[in-house]
Amino acid sequence: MLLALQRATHHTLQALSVRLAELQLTASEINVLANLADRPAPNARELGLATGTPPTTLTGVLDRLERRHYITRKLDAADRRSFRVTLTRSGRPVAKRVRDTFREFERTALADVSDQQLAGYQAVIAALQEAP
Amino acid sequence: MLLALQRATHHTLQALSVRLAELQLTASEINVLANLADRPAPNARELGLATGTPPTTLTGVLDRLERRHYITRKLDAADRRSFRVTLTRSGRPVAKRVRDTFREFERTALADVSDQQLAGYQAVIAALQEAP
DNA sequence: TATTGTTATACTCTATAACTATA
DNA sequence: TATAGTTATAGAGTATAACAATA
Repeated sequence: MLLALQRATHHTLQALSVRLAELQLTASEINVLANLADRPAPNARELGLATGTPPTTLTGVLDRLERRHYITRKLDAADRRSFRVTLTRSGRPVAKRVRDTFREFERTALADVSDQQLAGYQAVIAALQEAP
Repeated sequence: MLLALQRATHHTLQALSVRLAELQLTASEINVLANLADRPAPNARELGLATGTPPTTLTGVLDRLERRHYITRKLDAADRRSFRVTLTRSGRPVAKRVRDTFREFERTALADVSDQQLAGYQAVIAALQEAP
């Protein structure tokens, strides 16, 4: 049961990175971009929580995305310990492409899954996540 | 949906490694041991498929488990390119402990999940895994 | 004092490619 | 020729601990 969960996750990440191969992104970079496409200017802490990326990993991910001019770090005037991560003009279409690929994968993979099955899936995922 | 899947997987691995902290095992080592507890003497290929561990990773995992005398590699007389991975006398209780921890986690985490929900979960996991 | 984010360190995971031994 | 497993290499992920700047 748990092994199947891990295999499904691994397979999903694999399938996405194949679809996005020309973009040359790692799984973490893909996650961050998918998140940014739907969320306006989070700080690093919020982004880490949303994507499940620990701080030390996130620093490296953001460094690489910044080096490629997909994002910028903008100092937060309201709390100058932190910064807001924003997509650049050239990063925006990349993030959209990633997000659309996520959606398309979900749509086709779950074409034959009923709403009831999907609800069961979500209940189990939530239960796993809340387990101490 | 897919982000939640990844977070659940991450959280599950985390929860298991906390419960097994004294054993000082990585996630891959835990997976391999859990598998060996229920499977008699697979070869490296079978073990890699079952746990989702690629060959280059598996070599390192088996090296470490062998160094700790939890497993041995026994040349397969029927196909001398490969070997059978077997638990040693001291590895057996460790593998059992890992497997029991898996089961206990599942039992408590899913205590309030219905059979129908679980069936839905399994259908979705299978669909994700079969997606091209 | 506590929090945000970075750095340093050390180890693990992973893809790729080249390799040996065996089939 | 094909397959099982290893090695080398290089990059990425991660835990831990220490740190600077700010709250």
